[in-house]
Amino acid sequence: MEHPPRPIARQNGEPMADPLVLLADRFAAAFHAVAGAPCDPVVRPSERADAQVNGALSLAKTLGMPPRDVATKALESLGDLSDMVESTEVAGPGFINVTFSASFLAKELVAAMQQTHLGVREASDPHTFVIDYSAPNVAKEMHVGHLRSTVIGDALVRALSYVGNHVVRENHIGDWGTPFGMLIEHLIDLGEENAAHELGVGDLDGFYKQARQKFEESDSFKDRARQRVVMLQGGDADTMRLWKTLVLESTRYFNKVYSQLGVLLTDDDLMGESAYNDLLTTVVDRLSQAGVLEISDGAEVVFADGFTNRDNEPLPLIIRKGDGGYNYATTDLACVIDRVERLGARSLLYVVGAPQAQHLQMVEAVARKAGWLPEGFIMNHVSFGSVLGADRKMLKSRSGETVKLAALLDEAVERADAAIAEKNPSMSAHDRESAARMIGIGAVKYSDLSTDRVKDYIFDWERMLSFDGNTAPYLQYAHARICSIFRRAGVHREDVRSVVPSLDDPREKALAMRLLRFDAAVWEMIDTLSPHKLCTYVFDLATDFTAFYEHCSVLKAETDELRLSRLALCDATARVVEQALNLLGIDAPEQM
RNA sequence: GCUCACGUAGCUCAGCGGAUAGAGCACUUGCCUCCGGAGCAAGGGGUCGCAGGUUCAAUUCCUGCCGUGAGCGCCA
Repeated sequence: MEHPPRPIARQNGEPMADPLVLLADRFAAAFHAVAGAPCDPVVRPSERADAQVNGALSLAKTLGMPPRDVATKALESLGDLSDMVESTEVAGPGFINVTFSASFLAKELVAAMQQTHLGVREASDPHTFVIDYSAPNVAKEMHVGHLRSTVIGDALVRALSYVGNHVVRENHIGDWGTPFGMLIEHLIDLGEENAAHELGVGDLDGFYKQARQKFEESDSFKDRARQRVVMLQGGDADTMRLWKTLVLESTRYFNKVYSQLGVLLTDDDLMGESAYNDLLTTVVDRLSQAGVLEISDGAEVVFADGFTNRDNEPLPLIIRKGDGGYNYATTDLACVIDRVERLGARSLLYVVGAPQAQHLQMVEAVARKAGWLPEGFIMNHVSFGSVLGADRKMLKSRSGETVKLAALLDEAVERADAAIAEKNPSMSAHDRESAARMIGIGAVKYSDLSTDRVKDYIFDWERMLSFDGNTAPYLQYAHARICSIFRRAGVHREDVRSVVPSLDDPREKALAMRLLRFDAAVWEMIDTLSPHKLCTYVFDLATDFTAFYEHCSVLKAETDELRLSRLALCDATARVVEQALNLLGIDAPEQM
């Protein structure tokens, strides 16, 4: 795996909604004519016009012409642009500033909004993605450490599916290994009924800690635990039954958290470590057949190029330990085989924290060395940073313990509930409860998704629940306000969808431009596997809407025609905001 | 020690090799009998960690250094 992660294959084929893409097509042809060879016209959003075309500057050197002359010649060979463009001008050292015609944008907008995907292009080469994310451990509490993986993974699943890919969710839970000896023995000590209850109500940490403590303090318990591991690995029926109890009660608890969090994961997505047990000997056999397996210090290992330990010696990936046992590298390689050969994946995404970067790189290197990853196959580490507290250290509870995810989500909903009660006292308690859930959970998810995932971010209740700034509540509010406009107008949203809006006011035009860039925003998120790109877009959209709303009366518009036109812009905005939030896994209430 | 990531306004963060580096919060000053003021407009605030290099053009790409965090053979 490379760093930074290579973008997944660019899939966005034919242009559709984004006016910048349409413009780039025209200019590509023009520059081709001027340069005599294909070249990128470098079309970008502009602060000085609707778009700027920068291709002339890079071309000037190779053509030996002043850049402004190149720009002028490109404009000359462009032909008639009047169907989409109002004006062009050569500016500065050789930029071409382009202003779109309002009628073109209005026509494009109506066309985009009549599509089910609001103008977002389908993948031109849809295929199977396997996304590995969330991955809590059985008999251990889900904590903030699982938040990012779960939330980012969920957003990527939604976006990749939206454009037409087949996406397989894989929740690689930690349900196997030596700790299960002690956990099962502790289960027996407690009595199955009691233990199941304790796990079922979510006191997983207590259970795990008690087992751990006994393991460390009692030699006889330690012996029992070790024997139990052997029985587990041997498939002893009674042991397996006890193990299944642990897994079942834990996953039942995970599902409660997932439901609270509003992510797509279900029991069908569970693919724990234990699921690959039968493949582990296959991994060893196939590595051996491929001639890459070596013995080192009594362990069976593979040396991949470019990895060294702290003494600058080659660093192996250990496939089989000296005692004959397997470890997580073996399981991860089994996953690769399973996902490529059984699931037919062409892209593997691992939504896993940054500290695992080297491990995943080694797994990929070994899989490639063994020939398990076909040409063009993409294995990508969707790395992310840590959640920090106000002290810039890993987020901890007041008592210094890891923060339980369930408790954190409860607090989010409580805080949102209080905020709504204060700001909208007329709302019924029942309505408020539903809105508080959407807002509280949305705030937590959005604060996680809205900054570059590779960086650490600081968890701050005040900021994420603020109704100002780049937050979920601000976006949700923009959506709710539009819903309110339609309630007051007494107009059905669907009834304005064939209205071609007039875009005479600059805010109307800016809003329409932004709406048409939804396509580009979704694809930027997919191409870079970065949900924050879409967050930035929705925030910009909400900002543009607010400016429009402030300066362009909707319900009090001068004419009925203008009123309908602006209602159409409102409807389009609400749909794009709602859809964008949905791709991020965030609900948009109609009232709040 | 080696490797990787990060370092942009007081704070939290955007920034796709392109023009005078942006936003939110906070701060200052205005506006408004306002469709949900959870507003709008304007202003102050930056040697983009430091130093080189590539380029017509570098916050963006490359190298080195400094700072912070993480990882570095039988845990997962």
